[in-house]
Amino acid sequence: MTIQDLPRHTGEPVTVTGWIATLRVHARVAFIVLRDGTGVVQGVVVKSQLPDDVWELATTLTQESCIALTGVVRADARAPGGHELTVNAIELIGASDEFPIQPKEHGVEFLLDHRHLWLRSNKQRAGLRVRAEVEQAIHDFLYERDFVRIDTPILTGAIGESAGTLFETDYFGERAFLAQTGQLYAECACPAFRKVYCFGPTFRAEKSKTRRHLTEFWMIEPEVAFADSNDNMDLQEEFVSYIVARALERCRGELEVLERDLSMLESVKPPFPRISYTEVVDRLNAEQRPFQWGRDLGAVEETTISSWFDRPVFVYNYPREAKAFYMKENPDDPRTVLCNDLLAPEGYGEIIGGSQREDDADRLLTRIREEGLPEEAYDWYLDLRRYGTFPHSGFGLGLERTVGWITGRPHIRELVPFPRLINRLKP
RNA sequence: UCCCGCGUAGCUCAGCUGGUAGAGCAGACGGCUGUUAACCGUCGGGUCGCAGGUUCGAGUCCUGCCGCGGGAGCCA
Repeated sequence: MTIQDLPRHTGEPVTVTGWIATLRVHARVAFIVLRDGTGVVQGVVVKSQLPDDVWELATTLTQESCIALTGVVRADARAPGGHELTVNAIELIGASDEFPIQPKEHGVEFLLDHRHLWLRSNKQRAGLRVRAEVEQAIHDFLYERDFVRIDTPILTGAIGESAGTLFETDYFGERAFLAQTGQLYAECACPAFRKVYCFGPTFRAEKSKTRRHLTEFWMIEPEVAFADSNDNMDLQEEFVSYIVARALERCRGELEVLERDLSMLESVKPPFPRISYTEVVDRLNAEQRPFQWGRDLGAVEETTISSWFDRPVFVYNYPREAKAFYMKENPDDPRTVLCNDLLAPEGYGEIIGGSQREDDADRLLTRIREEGLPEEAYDWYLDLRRYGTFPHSGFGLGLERTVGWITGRPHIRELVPFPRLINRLKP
């Protein structure tokens, strides 16, 4: 029997197993709030109605001890959840030492040091459940649209957008790196399956200390053959809208625990505004926020841009110098490339970076050389342009940033079970 | 790497222009028939991040270092 099923068993004797969330022991009555992963229920232990040994055990219980409670289900408006259990037997499964995390405020460092125990807290459970639902929504959306999931390697040679921010490791005497993207491999699977995606952890050795950065984060990277940059943005807005709608549909309770303002999410429906980089620069300058064409947009500019709209916004076609080597040149303005970022509202920043890929072998090679990248490491990637090249586009969506935005949490480290931060590898 | 802020009890914090180290919570003990982070009483609990300096005297002022947080850059 799980706690979520208790309302259907009012008046019946049941046994539930779980962990003690909170505990209040009085002289003749004790209240045990039990959490079993599906919900919480308050057990009421009345001394006068029980054998001495049961009462004796009840008075010695501690927070987070694992127990089995047997009793009769009863509806009671005074109980959290509306139902409670009149206890007639208690089994101690695993006693708990003094639990470090009390039902009160704690500092960030302390909580992260105790992340393995912090996971049991209400808001942490709610956030991680939203994450799990978002992950499921991602798979469902793409599966329904005939995407094939491709698992890409985590151990790689030097590839990706730029070296220098890669975690290095030893691979039988050879230098290897932890993947910072699966995109190049996903591209290779396009001619095999037409629409593919990869979804896995990615690693960036950037020394970023902000609420939007992790050194290990999960990224979903769809890649679609015969899609141009506009098709790419169409897919992105449908995708993000689907994910948000799913969270609103199935995570109401969690979002309530997190005190999320749902009106900020309900407006997330296609179409999203689309504004070109050049238009952004013009508008910034018109608003007396001087900005020189050619520079990459910074965090300040991104916040300004997202304040112009009530939903996520696409900024497309950035200057070539500001973007990665594999992005396709814009035929209408060769200073720029066919790409887009998707900026989340409320300061959560870039949740997607996407582009149409350069499909011309010569131009791609030129770009690799311009960037000073090791040509020989990309031979297989260039092969894709030699053996039946084709127009294609794709993007990467940051899972933790997306879930951070949906849940409205102050830092994305809460939306991954065990965050890896610049100075945190434990637990 | 740079900028700003913070390090005091197990936890969260207060401690004023320098003058004998404090509170709440947690813990132990006692009390209390329905609590919602219960409440009331008693008790134990400290290398004030580390090192140096100024001073009769430093938790407090100065310098350096270490740790943490946020931000910039970079990105999802």
